[in-house]
Amino acid sequence: MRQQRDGRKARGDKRRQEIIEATLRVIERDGVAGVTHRTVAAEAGVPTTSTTYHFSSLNDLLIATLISCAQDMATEVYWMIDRARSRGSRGADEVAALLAAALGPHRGRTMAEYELYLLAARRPELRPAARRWLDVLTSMVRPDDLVALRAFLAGIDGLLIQGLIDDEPPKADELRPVVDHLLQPR
Amino acid sequence: MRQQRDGRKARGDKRRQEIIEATLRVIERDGVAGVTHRTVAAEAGVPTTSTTYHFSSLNDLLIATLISCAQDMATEVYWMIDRARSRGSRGADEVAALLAAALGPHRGRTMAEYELYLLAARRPELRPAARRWLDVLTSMVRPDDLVALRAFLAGIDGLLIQGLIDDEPPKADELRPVVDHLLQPR
DNA sequence: CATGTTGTGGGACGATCGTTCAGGTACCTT
DNA sequence: AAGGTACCTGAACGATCGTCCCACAACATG
Repeated sequence: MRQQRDGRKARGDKRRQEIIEATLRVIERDGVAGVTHRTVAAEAGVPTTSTTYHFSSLNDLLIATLISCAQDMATEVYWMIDRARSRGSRGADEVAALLAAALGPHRGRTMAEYELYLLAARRPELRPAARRWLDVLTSMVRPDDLVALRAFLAGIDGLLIQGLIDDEPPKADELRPVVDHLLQPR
Repeated sequence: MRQQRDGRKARGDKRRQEIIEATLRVIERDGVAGVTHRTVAAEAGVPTTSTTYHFSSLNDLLIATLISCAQDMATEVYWMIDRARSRGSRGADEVAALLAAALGPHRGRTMAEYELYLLAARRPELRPAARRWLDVLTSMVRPDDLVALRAFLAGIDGLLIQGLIDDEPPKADELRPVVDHLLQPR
């Protein structure tokens, strides 16, 4: 009978997920360079060999982390666009607030996302996962809006990356004019 | 007398520069993660200890490489903007062509630049160097154009980063409409 | 020529790395 | 109860890492 999951597999999957989450925390803290079997295991509170058992190599661990991360990112940006639309001409406020949050409280997470993003540039097998959130958004708009959306999303990426090397995170007020400029139709 | 440079220092500076250039080649090929004293030394054709002598730590080597890299980048983008301006409404063609080149023939170099860029996000001492090219461009425009320039530069960054995870580099023709959209005044 | 300075490079040290292995435990199937 | 499967983990291996040390050569300075 398969009504009940295999207890062993259930615990295995749970630990697997915990390892992935620990990996993301390590990347937020120390970057991709800080990801080793030992640091991840310590962060997750499991023995070192546990990470090698569940992920056949460090590469697989990074791939799994990127996929998990991209999934979250896609849904997050999806709802951001959705809320911004519902606010009509005040959509720029919504976007600027989210950018400010990504560069302030969630700065580590934002850095982690872009590091994984760049990792995908070097490893073709990671690219579909990294592209997913872009594809999700592309499917949201009418085809004739595509150029405007591409320009807008590119601007978002640029503002985030440039914001990461500011000495102190830019406030929503500083970002709003630029976001507004990016959103304005022509 | 100081008419003639110290022969020893002259050779030292030359080797120092060769090591920096070798470091950039290593980053282009294997990423920042591939930078070790040994790989850089092998790339430069010098003994391992030579890199530790000229750079007190691996960190210093990366800093020096970023500074050198940012310098080149600033001048390159400076002239791009200059040429684009001189072509008036056809400026988008110039920009799109440069982006296509950055994502095609110079893909490794572009990846290296953004990896160093992200490194600056984690190390405050690197940020002034990483920001330099942004500052140079900011000083090129009238203050009232600042928002438009910020949006444009952010869009450029976004297009480059997104182009890095495409399975094959986007052509200038595909980039031109988006660049044109970013350049259009409102 | 003597002395100090600067660059060169071979060798080695301890630390950390990814990964493997073998023995053990917990659970499911029959 | 027996056997198979899936998960767990301590110990260890060889490789590679950053860095240091020291002897030496090249050059400048007195």
